Amino acid sequence: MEKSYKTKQRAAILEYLKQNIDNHITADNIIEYFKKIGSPIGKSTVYRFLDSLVEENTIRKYSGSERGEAACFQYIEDGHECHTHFHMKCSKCGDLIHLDCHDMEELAEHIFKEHKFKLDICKTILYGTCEKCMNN
Amino acid sequence: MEKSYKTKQRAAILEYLKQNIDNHITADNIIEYFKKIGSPIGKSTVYRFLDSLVEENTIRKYSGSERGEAACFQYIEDGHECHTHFHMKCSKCGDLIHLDCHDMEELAEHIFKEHKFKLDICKTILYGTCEKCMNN
DNA sequence: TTGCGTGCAAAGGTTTTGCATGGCA
DNA sequence: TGCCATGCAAAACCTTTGCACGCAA
Repeated sequence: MEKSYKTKQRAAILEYLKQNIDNHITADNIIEYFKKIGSPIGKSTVYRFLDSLVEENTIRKYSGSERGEAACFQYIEDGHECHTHFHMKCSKCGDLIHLDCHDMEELAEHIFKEHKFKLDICKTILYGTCEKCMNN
Repeated sequence: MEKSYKTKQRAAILEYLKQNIDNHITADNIIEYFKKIGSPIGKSTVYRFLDSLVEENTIRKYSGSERGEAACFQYIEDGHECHTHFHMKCSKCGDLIHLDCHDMEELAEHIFKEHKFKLDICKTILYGTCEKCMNN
């Protein structure tokens, strides 16, 4: 474990991430938020801290699939580390949907046994169209 | 359908993509290749043409999942449009593996019926660790 | 006091865009 | 001839890095 200090910026960023546990937010969201409330935080601070948080498994990172799309981050709830469920992202509205379904675990096992590939469920995002957007 | 001209550059790029049907190549691969063989092609030409090819479903685009990773492109074989199989990418070695498995079609149907989400199999990449890398 | 954290500016990489020129039909 | 395609340079975009200064412990 490496040494690290508690600072105002780090506490604030972590708090923001916790409060947005149901959203997938970008580095820029964080930067803009703190600029708006009058206590701006430097880009590099944000990016570097997010990197550490990903490293120590406090947050999850989703790299964008579209051109130039920024990466998204999400706080990992205690005891809810999403090892057992996938995320589906709607290509149209960008919504992130949690797919809690036992079939998915079976799928991962099937792929491991039959296809010799160890799925990293956290990193994988299923793309498609959500119900709302299908009706539009 | 929009008008379009046949040009040396476009024919050459398409030919290169066809010959690399088993690889996933980047825009830069194309640019470097044509520079190497002595008939360089401008960046913008490459990017713009790749965009059109994706648009008309002649090639498939995989956007990188890692930071700053370039997008990959792949020619779509006739009658082999990968609507029925997923792609798995090894997070360690970067290999792209085609997952031809009927279970996946059932999965897509299951998700559609039970979770009201229309999977876009082409766009989805399953991340994990391949057999080779598991043994290292 | 030590050395990690911060933040600015600059650089990194991929991709896009503006614009004058080139070439297909 | 009309219009799309090309290619250069510049810009846009997200992210990383260098470095001097600030601040936690």
